[in-house]
Amino acid sequence: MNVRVRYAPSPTGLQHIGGVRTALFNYFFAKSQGGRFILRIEDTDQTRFSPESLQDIYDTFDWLGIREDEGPRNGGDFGPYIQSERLEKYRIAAEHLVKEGQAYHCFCSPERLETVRQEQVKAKSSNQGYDRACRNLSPDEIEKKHAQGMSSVIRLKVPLEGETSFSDVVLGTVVRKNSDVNPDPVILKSDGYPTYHLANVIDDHEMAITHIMRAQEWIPSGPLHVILYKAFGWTPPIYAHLPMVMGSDGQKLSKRHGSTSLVDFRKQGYLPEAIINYISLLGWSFDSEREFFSRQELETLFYIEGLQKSPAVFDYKKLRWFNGHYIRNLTDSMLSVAILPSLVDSGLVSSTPSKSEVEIIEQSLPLARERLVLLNEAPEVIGFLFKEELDYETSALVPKGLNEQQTREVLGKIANEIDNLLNGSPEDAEAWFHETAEKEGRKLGQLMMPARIAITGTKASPPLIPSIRLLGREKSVTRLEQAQAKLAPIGD
RNA sequence: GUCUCCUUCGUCUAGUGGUUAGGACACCGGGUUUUCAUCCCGGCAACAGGGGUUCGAGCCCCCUAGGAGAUGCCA
Repeated sequence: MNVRVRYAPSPTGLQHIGGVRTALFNYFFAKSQGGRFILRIEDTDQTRFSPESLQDIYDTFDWLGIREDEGPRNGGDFGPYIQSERLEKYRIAAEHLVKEGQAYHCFCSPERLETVRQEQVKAKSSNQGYDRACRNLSPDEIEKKHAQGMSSVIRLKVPLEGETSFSDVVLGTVVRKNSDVNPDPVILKSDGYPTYHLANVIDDHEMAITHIMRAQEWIPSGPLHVILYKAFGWTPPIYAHLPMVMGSDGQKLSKRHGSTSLVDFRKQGYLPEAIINYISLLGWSFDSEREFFSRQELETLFYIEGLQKSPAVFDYKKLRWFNGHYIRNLTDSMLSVAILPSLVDSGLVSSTPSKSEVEIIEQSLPLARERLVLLNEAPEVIGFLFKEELDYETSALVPKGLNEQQTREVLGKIANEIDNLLNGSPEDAEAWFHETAEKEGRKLGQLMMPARIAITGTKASPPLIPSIRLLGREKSVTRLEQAQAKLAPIGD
C-alpha cells in the first residue's frame, strides 16, 4: 500500500505538545513506510483563525526538522491544501447529500439550540444533542423558509437504527449504535463553511489518505465519519487513535500544567532533539531497553504496533533530563551557537559578539556543558566571565570556621599567588591549594569557597582554577581585591 | 445524564499462559570530586478490586470501581 497520512491542524493557536506528537507520529509512520506526509490546514472556523498560528505551524516544523511532502508551502497533486480554498467542494458535496436525502436543511436558531441544550442538561436527559426538529420538514416548508430569507445549515441525517463500526489499528474494532452517534451534526454552516466532519472526510478521501492517526478524543466522531463516507459511497481509511497526553493530574494536558506550546519550550532552551525524543515516547515505545532516538532513526524505526492504548502523563522532569543529555552530546561549535542567544538576551554578550567574547564562550564550553539542563541557564553558569560587577552578599565570602579577617587573609594569599596559579599547570595550582590548606591547618573549602565567591559570585560554579584562568589575571586580581575590600578592615 | 475509551512501580514503559515482573525518569543512599553538576554503584517502588477459564494467570472471559474523552454553526 502506498501510505499517505496527514497532519491537519487548525490555525487557531500555537502548536502544542499534543498536536506536535500527532504530527510526528504521522510523519514517522509515513517515512518508515516510504509513504507521503501531507500537511493540510483546517481553517474552517473563520472566527478563530489567526495568521500567526499558521506561521507557527511552519516554524514548528522547521525547528523540529520535519518537512511535509505535500502542503500549502510546497504544493502537491491533491491541492489546494488549505480548506478555505476548497469551499466549493464542500458546498457541492453537502448539497449532493441533501438531494440524496442523506442530509437536510435546518433553520433552528442558535438561541433555540441553546435552550434545547440547557433543558436537556437540566432534565439529565439520556439523549443530549440536537433534537432533530428540522429533520422531517416538508419541501414546501423548506422552500417557504428560504423564501423568507431564513438562514440555514445543513445537517447529516444520522441513521436512527443499526450500528456503525470502524477498525482501528490500536483499538481493534470500534462499534457504536447509530442511536448513540451525535444526532445529526451540522456539516455545512450558515456562513457556507463546512464543519470539521464534512471537510475532513471529503479531503481525506480526495487526498487519498490511507491512514488517519489522530488523538483519542476523536473516537466518538469515528462512527460519524464512517457514516459520512458511506453516504458518499466511499471507503473509509484505516484509523489509528493515539492515546491522549495528560497533565500530572490526569486531565488533558493544558497550560495549567506548565508550558505546552513549542515556542515556549524553544524559548526556554529546549533542544528539538530532546523534544522529539521525549515526545515520541509518549504513547509509543520501541522495546524494553532503548530510549534514545534521533529524528532520523525514528524515520525508519517507527512502527505502528508500538502504539499504546492508555493515556500518557507528560513528565517535565524527564524532558529536562533528555535535554541535559542532548546538550552534553552537542559539539563545541553547536553548543556555542545554541547558547549564544541566551547570552545576548541577558545582555552579557553583544549582539554581534566580539572576537574575545567568542573566544571566552568557546573556552567556557567544557565547563558549561555538563552543568546545563536548559540552554537558557548559560547566563547563570558562565555569566561571571562577562560581567563587570559581581553581585553577592559579603557574608557569602566567609566560610564556616573563619572570621572576616581570616577570610581576607586567605583572599590576599590567593591574590598574591595568582601568577603561579595562572602560569603553572592546573595540577600545580590545585596542589598549591592543598598544600596551603594543610600548612595553615585549614580545610580546602575554607580557601576555595571565598575565592569561588570572589571570582564567580556564587557558591555553585564551574571549577575554580579553570574559572580563574578563563577570567584572566587582571579581572581575577581585581575581584579578589574587591572581595577583600568588602570584608572588615584590618584591626577591626 | 448518556455514550465511548482506558487501568503494570509516583511518571514513561517492557511483558503477549510458566519471569526473582525488566528498563528509564523522579526520589533516597553511597562513590569520584575544590562547590554545583557530570559520571559510576546501590536502594525504594507496580500487575485497581472481585469472580471465573486453566495444572498454571499481569497476559483470556465477566463484573465492580476508578480515570479520561465526547456529547458545539470548535477542531
